Order: sequence, then structure tokens, then C-alpha cells
Amino acid sequence: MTEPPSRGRTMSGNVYDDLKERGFVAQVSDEDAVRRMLGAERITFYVGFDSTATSLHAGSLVPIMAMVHLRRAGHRAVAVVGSGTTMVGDPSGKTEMRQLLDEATIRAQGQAILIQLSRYLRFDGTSAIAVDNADWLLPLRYIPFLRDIGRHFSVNRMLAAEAYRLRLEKGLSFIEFNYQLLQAYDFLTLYRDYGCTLQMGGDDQWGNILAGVDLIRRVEGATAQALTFPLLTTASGAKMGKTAQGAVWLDGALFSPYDFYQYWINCDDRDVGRFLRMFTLLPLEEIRRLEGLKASGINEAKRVLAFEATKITHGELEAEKARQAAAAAFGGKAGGAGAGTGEGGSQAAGDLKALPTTAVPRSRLETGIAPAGLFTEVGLTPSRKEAKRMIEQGGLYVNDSRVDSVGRLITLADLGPDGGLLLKAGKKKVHRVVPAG
RNA sequence: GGGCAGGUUCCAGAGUGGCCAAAUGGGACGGGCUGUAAACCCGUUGCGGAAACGCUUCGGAGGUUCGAAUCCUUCCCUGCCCA
Repeated sequence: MTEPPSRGRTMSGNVYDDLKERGFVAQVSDEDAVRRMLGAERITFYVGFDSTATSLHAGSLVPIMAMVHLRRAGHRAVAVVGSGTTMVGDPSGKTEMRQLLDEATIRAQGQAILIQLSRYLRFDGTSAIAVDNADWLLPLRYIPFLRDIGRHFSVNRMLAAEAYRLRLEKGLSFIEFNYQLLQAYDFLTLYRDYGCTLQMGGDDQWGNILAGVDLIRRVEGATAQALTFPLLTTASGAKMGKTAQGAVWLDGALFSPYDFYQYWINCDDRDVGRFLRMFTLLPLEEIRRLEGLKASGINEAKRVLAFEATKITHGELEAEKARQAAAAAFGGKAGGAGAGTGEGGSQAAGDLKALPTTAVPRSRLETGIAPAGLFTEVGLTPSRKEAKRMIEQGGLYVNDSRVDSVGRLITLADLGPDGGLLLKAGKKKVHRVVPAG
């Protein structure tokens, strides 16, 4: 999304209050001070992102949206991609050491993440800056680093920290034990280079961030602040941004806009309000109205959530396509007959053509295709075996009629009035197949 | 470096020569009920096969045996205790 021009304050006055009202604040080092600086000055803040994959996932939208809010309030954002720290690996909140990746991979992933972040923040070098901590961490020399930075860290205190407790049970290698020093050094570096005085991050980063605040105080005699976001879990207890199939990637190539839209639609009722506050930019009054909806009306709130969230990450066009695809697939009464054109799209309109689609040679349909094979081929089922199992359990559908036999071949005769096949696995996974050639 | 305990299917965790594709629990998935929700009930949960049945799994590599996740050798990894 493109970022609106920076202006002074927000509608409600102080961005800090906005953040808090929207549920972004878990812990703050000095609430009054942070509130004051966010309300009065133009500050520089930073958030770090691990280079552990080529894409961020839905969980990262928490820091991203927080950054967007601060940017809109006129503050300067520094997005740090942590290729340097990723080479070390953060033990915080993890049961086991993550696998070490090689430098080239990590740096490439870091670059991909920066590109991704530029969809939410315009890195013009002034209002938003993008950096990679590998640039200053990799050239560090060990002994000087130990003497200048290491001496400020108390092993006693580190060991007492909650973040390490679990790992002291399970095992903690020295490399990971160093992570905190590096992150603290990042904060110090950004303070020196950009006057950065606030670091934000997930609540599991609290200890790391405070270590940075501490370091800045010790070596620069300056005051910096920490703010953490709550670690979101869904109402059912799962980690935010994960599905059974894997992460909800922000990269449309890894996780389609349609699936992204569906992810929000399928969220737990109890999460809708929270998610609207955090993952959309809708005014709070509107959110409160949506939250007030009851029973099936909640689906309207979910549609708004899904549309807005998808718009922010994938753009309005993709969001609209996803909306129409969903309407076509789940509209029910609205129309099995794939309806309209696709463009304009009035509110209720659905468009089957916007669904994820696979083309298969017409000749194969003439011969007939075994359902287990076709469903697996388009990715609705992980294996033929599983597809057969689902057929036995009545879980596969072609054009909304149940596939009743493993042996019933799918042929041209099954093509719907729109000229395609609507495959469903379970009630929610949908894929369209069209003949080609 | 020494001593001990371990590495099992998505996770936890049984199994200790054949009855093991591997107990049990969780998760996940499908069905029912619904609102594309939650809760609840039923079912499924390595791959291929319509089925019969076959194939590949129990840290890696070898070996013993008619037959191994289970025994032996060796290597890698982890935790605990000692240095």
C-alpha cells in the first residue's frame, strides 16, 4: 500500500493512544515518556525483521501496521532486516536452536523482505529507511567487540532472564547466547547513526530490546525506549499467522491473495474485533459498529476485515478479486451460475473466474479423469490416498455435488454452465478447473 | 575428555526379534449441527492400488537373523553429571 503523506498528529491526538487502543501495546519501558515523545517530537524508531525466509507472514503484520501508524503520525521509521543476527539465531521464545542457514541465503532472504516491506513503507531515505544489520555486524572484530560491548553485559542477569529459562532446561549454545548482545548493539548503532530512540518488537523481544536501552544508557548516557507488541494467538490458541498447511505468507506467490482473504474470513468470531483494530486502518467507530454485530452478522465484519487486510497487503484489485471469488464459491443462493463479468462487480456479485484455476487438456476430460488424481493434481488434496479417503467420507464435491465413488470419472459431461468444474474439498477449499486446448 | 540417559510416524510419547505402518494423547482433516464461527457428536489420519495386495518408514551407514523400530558394530546429534 502507499503511505499517506506525513502529517503532524492523528485524529485522536496522540499516536501512542491510537496504538494502545488498537491493541498494539504489550509492554513499554516508560509509558509517560513514550507517550510524550510520540505526541510532541518527531522521533526515529526501529523494528527488526529476521531474514529467516523469503517472505514475512501474517504475524509480521503486527509490527508492520504499528510502523504504518507511526509513519502516518510523522515519525521516521527504520526497518532493519536482520541478516547479521539471523546468522546467529535468537533463542528467545524458542524451544530449540533454529537451523543455521548460510550467509548467501540469509542475505538474499533479507533483500526479499525489504522489498516486501516497501509495499507498506516508502523507503525514501528520509521518512523511512531500510537497512540490513549484516552491514555492521559482519565486519565486527571479536576482541574489540567483547571489550567495548561485552563488558556491559552481566551473565548473571542474562541467565536469570525469563527468555533463557526454558533454554537452560533444553540446552542453549553459546552462539545463541550472544544474540542479545548483537541486537543491543543494533539499537546502539541506530541510535548513533540515526538518532533512533525507540525500538519496537514482539513481546518475546522485550529482554533483547531492554538490553539495547541499557547499552545506550551505559555507553552514551542517553535514554532510549522499548515498546513491545502482544504475541498474538488466535482465540483457539494457535500462533497468529500459521495454519495447519503452514505460514500465511504475505508474498502472493507463496500464499495467494484468495487464500489470504480466506484466512481472515475463517478467523474465530472472538478474534474479529482485535483483528479489525490491528490489521485494518478503519476508524475505531466503524470497528466498534462491526464488533456489535451478532450471529451471522459477524460474517459481514469478517468480510470487511478480509477485504481491508487483503487490500493493504495485495492491493485493492486483488482484494476485490478475492472477494468476488469467495462470493462465487460460497455465495450459495446468490448463484451457482458463475454470474457476471468480473469487472465492476456489485456488492453481492461473485465471479468464479477469480478463483484459483487450473487448466487441463480437453482430451483428458474426454477420456475421463479419476477424481482422486484431479483433486490431488490441483492441490486440494495432498495425495491420492487422502483424496480417496475423503471421497469415502463424502468430502469431495464437483460442482457442488458430492463425489460418491472413487471410480466415477470426471468428464466433459461434468462441465458446468460456465464451462468449468468447481472442485471442493471439504466445505472450504475450492479450486476451479477449465478445459484447455 | 570421562560417566549416564536418549534420538520413533505433524508434536508429545509407547513399543525392545515376528501378532508393527507401529499403542495412547494432542493436533490436523472429513461428516453431522451451524453463520465459510465456536462448542459438541461420529469418522479418518505413511504412499500406491477399485480391491486383493504391494511399497517406503522408527537419527546415518554397515552387520547378525528365515525375519529387526527392536540384537551387534560404527558414525552423527541432544540432554544430565563430572572435568
